[in-house]
Amino acid sequence: MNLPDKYLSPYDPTAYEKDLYTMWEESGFFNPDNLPGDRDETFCIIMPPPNANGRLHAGHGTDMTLKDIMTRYHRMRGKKALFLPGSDHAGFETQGVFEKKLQKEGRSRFGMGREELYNEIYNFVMENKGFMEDDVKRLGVSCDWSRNTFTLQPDVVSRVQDTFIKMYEDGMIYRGKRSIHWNPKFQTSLSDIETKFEDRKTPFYYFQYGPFVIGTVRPETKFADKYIVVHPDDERYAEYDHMQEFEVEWINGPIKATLIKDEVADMEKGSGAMTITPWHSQVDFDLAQKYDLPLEQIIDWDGKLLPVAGEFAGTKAHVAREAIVEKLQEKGLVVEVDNDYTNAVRLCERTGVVVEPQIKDQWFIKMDKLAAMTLESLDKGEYKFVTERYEKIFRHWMENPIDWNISRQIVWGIQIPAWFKDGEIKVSKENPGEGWSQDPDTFDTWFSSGQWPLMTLGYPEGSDMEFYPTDVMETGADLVFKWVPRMIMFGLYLTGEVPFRDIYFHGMVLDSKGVKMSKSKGNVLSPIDLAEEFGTDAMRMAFVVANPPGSDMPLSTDKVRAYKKFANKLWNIARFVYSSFEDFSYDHEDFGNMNAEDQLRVEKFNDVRDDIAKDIEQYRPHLAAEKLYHYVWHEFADNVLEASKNALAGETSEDDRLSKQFMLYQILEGILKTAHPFMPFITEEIWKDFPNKEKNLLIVESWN
RNA sequence: GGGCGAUUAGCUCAGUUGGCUAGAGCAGUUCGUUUACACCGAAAAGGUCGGGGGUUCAAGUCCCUCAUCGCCCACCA
Repeated sequence: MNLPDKYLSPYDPTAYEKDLYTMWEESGFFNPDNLPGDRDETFCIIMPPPNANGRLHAGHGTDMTLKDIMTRYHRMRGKKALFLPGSDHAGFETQGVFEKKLQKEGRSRFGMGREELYNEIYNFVMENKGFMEDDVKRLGVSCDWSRNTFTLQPDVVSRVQDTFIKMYEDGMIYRGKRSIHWNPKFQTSLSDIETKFEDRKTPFYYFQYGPFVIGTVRPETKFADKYIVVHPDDERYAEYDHMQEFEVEWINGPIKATLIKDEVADMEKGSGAMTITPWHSQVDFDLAQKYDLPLEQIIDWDGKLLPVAGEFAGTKAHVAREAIVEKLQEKGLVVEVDNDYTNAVRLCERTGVVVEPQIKDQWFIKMDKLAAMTLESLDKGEYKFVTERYEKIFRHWMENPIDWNISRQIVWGIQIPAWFKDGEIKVSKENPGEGWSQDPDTFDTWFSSGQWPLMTLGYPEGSDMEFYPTDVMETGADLVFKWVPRMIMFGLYLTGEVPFRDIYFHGMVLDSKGVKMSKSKGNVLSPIDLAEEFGTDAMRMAFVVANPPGSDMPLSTDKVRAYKKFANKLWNIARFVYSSFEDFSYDHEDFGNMNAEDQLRVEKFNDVRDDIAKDIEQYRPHLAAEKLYHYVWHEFADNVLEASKNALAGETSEDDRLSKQFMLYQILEGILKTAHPFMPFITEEIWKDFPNKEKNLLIVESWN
């Protein structure tokens, strides 16, 4: 063969990558139904649906790369390999993003009809979804676009609603007044795990409340507090009886208060006495349920004080705090103020808004049985965690399940198939008749994404269910509670089988100094920019090397640059080998003959290749990639090629020269195949020129 | 308050079941453009693997302990 001209200049990724991706797409090989040969064994990974509200970030880059490596590997191993893409409507988060956009435009969702708002968000998301999919392609991901799924497409919506109906009929779902986390700014409830705590320095007040001194950080909720709680063993209050009543001078005049003795009171804390506000505190709510106490709302849904607050009514609760304290001060009821107190304030994880506990009717899923099922399955070994320490965290969480609030007061999502009429409830997809109106609430996003493996594979009756259970769930460790347990629960509940066998968590991508990437810090690396500057293959290598499962990984442009050099090294290896193949021919009578030394070189490579295969199969892609790098550069290029130069130049014997040719032929073929899952573009490009008699696209070549 | 993890070259990190003469990138030293590659090569330099103790023929790797840092969970009035 003659050396193709393209090897005369350094490898330029941008010149090849786009065409190569198009070539793969047109080949149809991303679709497992089109793969050549008999493939009995399936391999399936479901893409954790990126939120359709923005571009891909470095975390997605790692995520997609790791999954694509596995998919490409198993495809080359002769499996019916499916990497199934999709995107998530990401309900609350997307609506938040969209509302910010409205705000910038000087608009607001208030005053927009439900349908109008939904449609606007829909268009916004569809546009982003397109960008996002372009990004995924840019990363060389070999997923089957013909199976692309979106969580709000009609058939998914319908099937997700079916699950709700089934669970309702099975008694797994109830509607109940519960203390919920309310986001007053975005007007929706949140589940526990959508909130986070932040330590804030807040004055801690001690007030005189009849004969008691009570402590609080939230005076603004105390207007209607009529119950004092102390610990039954607290000797300071031994003289008082459970349910004893008192006349108390309080914020807006005298009230009648009742003492409750219950173990929830902490004797160590402050005076050991507290008053309760059941409407605006979960603990207090539980206590109120226990003693059947009345519930009274103090703060409205917008965060303003209600008429019970008297002169303070209509004021934002947190704003009124100081004025209330001042009034109490005037009345001589302030005993002490501790200005050094640190309080854990509960915030909305996504928006940072301080959540207000409120009482509201919501839909809940009973978690006890589902959690038990999930743990039992884990005990039986039906699924396992690649990084064991996550199993501990997971277990702990599953052992203490909290009922899951699945209703959200937002428009962007799957509407709950429940209907109300005069206090009656019917659950169905269709309108039950005259006078019924559908619950305006939508499902928590995780209710639908929890069913993602099922929905994408066409549960209940789709033919793709042959891919279920899938092989591995590879995702970010932050989803250990949010997503993973829910998929397992839904899988077990609906099909009796887990949705995946192995759970592989990758860590967060950090910047070069180990700091979390964030837009506000300006340290974000976009995978698309990296791919443009250094090439996708280089970026993929940088995402994988030294990135063991379960720990965070710092990423720098230097690291990506290093693998760009590696790509060029590979390019030049091909240049050298091909240029020594001038007279290479299959028909040569000595084709296939190697001397012992060269035989050994091939065997050494085969060992490395097998080692890499083992690493991929056992979820050590970081070691696999490093071994590949090391072998190609420091063994093949530095030693094997160097040792071949004399012979190839004809300075030894003709036998030796032919032996070297065949040895290089063998090893280069192996290197291209081994490297392909990691660096799909450059390997496929070099493979085009490989002097093989009969060959497929590298993407469907056999691994060994 | 409970749980988990980290501590390895100047910097950022790998090191799978104990077998290591402890590796990679970047930074830095010296030399080299003889046709695969300057997006390069060669040669060196850099580490008592956080401290202390233990198990073992053998410990960066397992156990105990201390120190520092980080993450997660929790109904901290």
